[in-house]
Amino acid sequence: MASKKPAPVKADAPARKGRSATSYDVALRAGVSQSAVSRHFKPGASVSPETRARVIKAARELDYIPNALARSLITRRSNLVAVLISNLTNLYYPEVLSELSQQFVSKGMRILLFTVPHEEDIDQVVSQVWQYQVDGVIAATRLSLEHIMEFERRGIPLVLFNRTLKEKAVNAVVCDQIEGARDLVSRLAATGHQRFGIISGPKDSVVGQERTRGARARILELGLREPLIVPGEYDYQSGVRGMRELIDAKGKAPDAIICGNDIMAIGCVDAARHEFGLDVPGALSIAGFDGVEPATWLSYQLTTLRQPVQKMAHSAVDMLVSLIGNEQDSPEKRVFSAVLIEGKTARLQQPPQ
Amino acid sequence: MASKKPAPVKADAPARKGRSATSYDVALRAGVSQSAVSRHFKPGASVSPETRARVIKAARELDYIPNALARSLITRRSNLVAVLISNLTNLYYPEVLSELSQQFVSKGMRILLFTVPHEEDIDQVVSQVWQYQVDGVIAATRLSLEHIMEFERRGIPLVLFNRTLKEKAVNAVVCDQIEGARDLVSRLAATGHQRFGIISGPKDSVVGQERTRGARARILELGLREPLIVPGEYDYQSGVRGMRELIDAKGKAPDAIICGNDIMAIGCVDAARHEFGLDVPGALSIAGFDGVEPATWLSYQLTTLRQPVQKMAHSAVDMLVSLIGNEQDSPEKRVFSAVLIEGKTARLQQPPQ
DNA sequence: TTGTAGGCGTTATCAT
DNA sequence: ATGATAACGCCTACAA
Repeated sequence: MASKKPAPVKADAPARKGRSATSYDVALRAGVSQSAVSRHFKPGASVSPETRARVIKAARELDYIPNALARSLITRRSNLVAVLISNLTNLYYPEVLSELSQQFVSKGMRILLFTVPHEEDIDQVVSQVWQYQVDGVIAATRLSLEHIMEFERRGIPLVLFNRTLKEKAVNAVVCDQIEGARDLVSRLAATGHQRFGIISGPKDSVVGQERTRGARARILELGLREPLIVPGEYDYQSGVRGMRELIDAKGKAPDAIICGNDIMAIGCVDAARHEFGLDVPGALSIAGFDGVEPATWLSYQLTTLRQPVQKMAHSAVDMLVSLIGNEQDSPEKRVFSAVLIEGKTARLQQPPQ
Repeated sequence: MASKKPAPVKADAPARKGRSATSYDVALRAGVSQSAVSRHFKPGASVSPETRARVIKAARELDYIPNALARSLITRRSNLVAVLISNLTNLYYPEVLSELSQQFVSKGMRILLFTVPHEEDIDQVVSQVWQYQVDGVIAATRLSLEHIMEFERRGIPLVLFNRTLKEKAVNAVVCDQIEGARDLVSRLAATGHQRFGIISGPKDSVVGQERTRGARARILELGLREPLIVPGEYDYQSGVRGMRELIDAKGKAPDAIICGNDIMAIGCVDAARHEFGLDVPGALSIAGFDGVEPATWLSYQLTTLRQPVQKMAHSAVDMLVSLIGNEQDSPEKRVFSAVLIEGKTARLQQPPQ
């Protein structure tokens, strides 16, 4: 029988069966010390060409790859970033995630993905985040004040994406929804729209509420009548239902409908055209927010306020990375402006006299 | 002014400044050994109610959370799963990712996300995967034989999602594209379609090629004329361009167009209707693959072959998890059938005599 | 430039 | 049931 104590490693081959080679194995094979191997993988380390060559050779022969987990343990940097995202079926988020991903790879960081299907689950999710010693967090989810405080307490840099907190200043990259919504209303009012309807986002969506609030405020400012507001859940069916409700509501039907996001706007357009036979934008103007891809499709060519997702993602990653390096100083909020895409679902040009 | 230096740590607090509490800190505070703390967090461990109480108390007071990285180092299980995904802007993938994510959380595993924007980048991406000691990999990307062999060599369980390899049996969850494509053609032929056009997926997409091949084979089998095949890239514009090319091609225009995925089909429908004023499905039938959400929108109600994404994701996760537990035995391929959604962009019913 | 040795935070083994 | 003690694979002074 083989002795119970670990057999003296054979000169060649990675010692323990099934396991992958370690830096120690490589050192053994290259005839150098383990630290020499380690150094070799560190960028600006001092190592003679000769040793380097031997290490490279041995490493290649053994298929050696450094263990990032072990490294993180000692360096206290995991190069892992948590991305919390609500609802990937939301169409807006995949774009965000995709951009974030690209940016992070270019910084040499890996994404630990946490999807939050239901708001209730957020607690559980957040508690999972700590365990993996992520260097930072980007959250595109609703986050409670307590959670944010906890991040701060644990010293984990956090950047909110398209979210802010009323109660507390916090690092965030956002798009000015109110400004956008006001512009939109102004433009619509300038071309004669008078009766506004709004299909709003869910109550717990700050972004959605801002869009609604901004639009409503401007409507009233302009002396137009109180808009009819019906609730939605950011999905296509909400747009369809919203349209029905606005039509069914007593009083004259609106001549302009502002939807909390593009998908609802698309549902709204479809319902208007296919269910009610309305001419959009002839009889009714409809606009959305986000600027997702389907909004550009020929069937819609939606009038919408496009968020500069790419810029925002870039900015968020930059912010997080610089936060990770340095001490946390005062929170910063980067605000981007939405861009009005005129599209063809709203009358925004003066009719020729 | 408040002093700049961090206040001297209280006797209680975790010792080293800025660092989070370790099991050792908890042990100290609870007056037990470090291993007792470790045991406490292990499910079926033997620990007296009294010590347990003290550990819980101390842990809570110190905000202690176990370090998953350190744990993984010794247990050789990271509970990390790599998900390789091509192109999140593809609309089909976010659905997949979303489902995978849900399933993995329920198994207590975390997702390390790797997006592969360009096929060329795959090498770099794959090499990143190893470092983090993931327990397994789900790949919804094109993967070369070498890569797959490398996974095998390193003993990392791999499940391909909607992909297979001709050269080698490999664990995979797929949807039978050929069967689906054949069915679709049969149905179309049964209602009198004779001249087929195909807008195919990109050359390097196995799924796309299968769809095209399956359709073409059945078309020829039925004695119909060789279909006109134009290439596409799975995006909306490809559908639009494809439509144009099919119209421009010499010979009579097709009366049925099969597109490599829904998004191209949508582009194709839009081009047909808005650019060429064609009646779809009256003058021209158009069908796609995948069953993504926009396909259901009122403007389209696309005829399509829906992939059972949820079932497939569920199955893939199950497969991977059981692979992780046990030794790798012979590769398994799980094949699902697509479901034909009749929709309203193709004539699939016999006109009433 | 190179090697030795200690430590990162945890789990596992083995006495007690 | 509990506590030493040895890994796990790596990085990093420090000494040579």
